[in-house]
Amino acid sequence: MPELPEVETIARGLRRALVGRRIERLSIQRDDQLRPSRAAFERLPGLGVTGVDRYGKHLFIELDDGRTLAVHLRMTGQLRIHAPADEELPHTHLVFGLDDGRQLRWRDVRRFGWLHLIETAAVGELPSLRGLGPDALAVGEAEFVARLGAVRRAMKPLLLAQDVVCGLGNIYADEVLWRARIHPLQRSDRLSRPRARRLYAAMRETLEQAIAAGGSSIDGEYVDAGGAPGAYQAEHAVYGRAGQPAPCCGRPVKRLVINARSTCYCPRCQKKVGA
DNA sequence: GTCGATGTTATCAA
DNA sequence: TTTGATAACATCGA
Repeated sequence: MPELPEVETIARGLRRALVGRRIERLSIQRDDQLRPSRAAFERLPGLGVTGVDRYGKHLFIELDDGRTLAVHLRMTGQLRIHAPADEELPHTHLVFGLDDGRQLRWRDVRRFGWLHLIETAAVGELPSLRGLGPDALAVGEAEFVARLGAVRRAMKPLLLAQDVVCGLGNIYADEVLWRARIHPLQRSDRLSRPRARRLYAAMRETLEQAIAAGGSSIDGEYVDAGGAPGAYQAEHAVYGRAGQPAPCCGRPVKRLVINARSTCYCPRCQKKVGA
């Protein structure tokens, strides 16, 4: 569920709440998502938080002993700041006690997510970071266009694969392609330079607007570090709107399944080009 | 009981 | 070699 805008929103909330704080306690209810070991986490109390960063869909909580807690939320992971009296929701697996009396809680219904404690200097060696392209909000236009032209792939799988740019998931891949008026099966190497530049602009605009709205919450799954849902789902043009009129022309949004991923687009305004 | 879900990865096929 | 298709991970809810 969480893609770049949601992870960025969480990162901002965590930065506000955690930087300068010290971890005083850690209660581990379930340890199968902890890497490299449960024992490494048991030694966290006493450490301070010096920073919070994001790369693609990865979160990094930097600690004052030269290590970083790298986190991937995958489908249903949540990091939230709580008062100790707050009711503990089901599937809460970790509770960090902070020196301001508050708590950082990790929940993950499906448990696809993970937390990896690693030397900060070695973060780049994490298996899930290797092979990742530049962050979708940090990459420049020239590099983006060059990377698109360097492969010959369908745009939707390309945007989902994280190796050309990282941070987009199923929601924003569909929304970005709609904004750029590009067909999800358009081959990347057959995009004209103007269209590739339009895609870059659409990607930036979509992600920036989604962040400004606090991300997208579908079925109440995603909430930010304070527990608040996002508002961007109300702005979705095509994602999850199969059969409903597309905002561009009023034609019904069409749904395709690509690599077992649902894909929504406007059949009239998003045409394949370049034969 | 069946199906699908916003992420990633291993494996196999083309 | 490159790209795509599929299943798998675990759980919930329609």
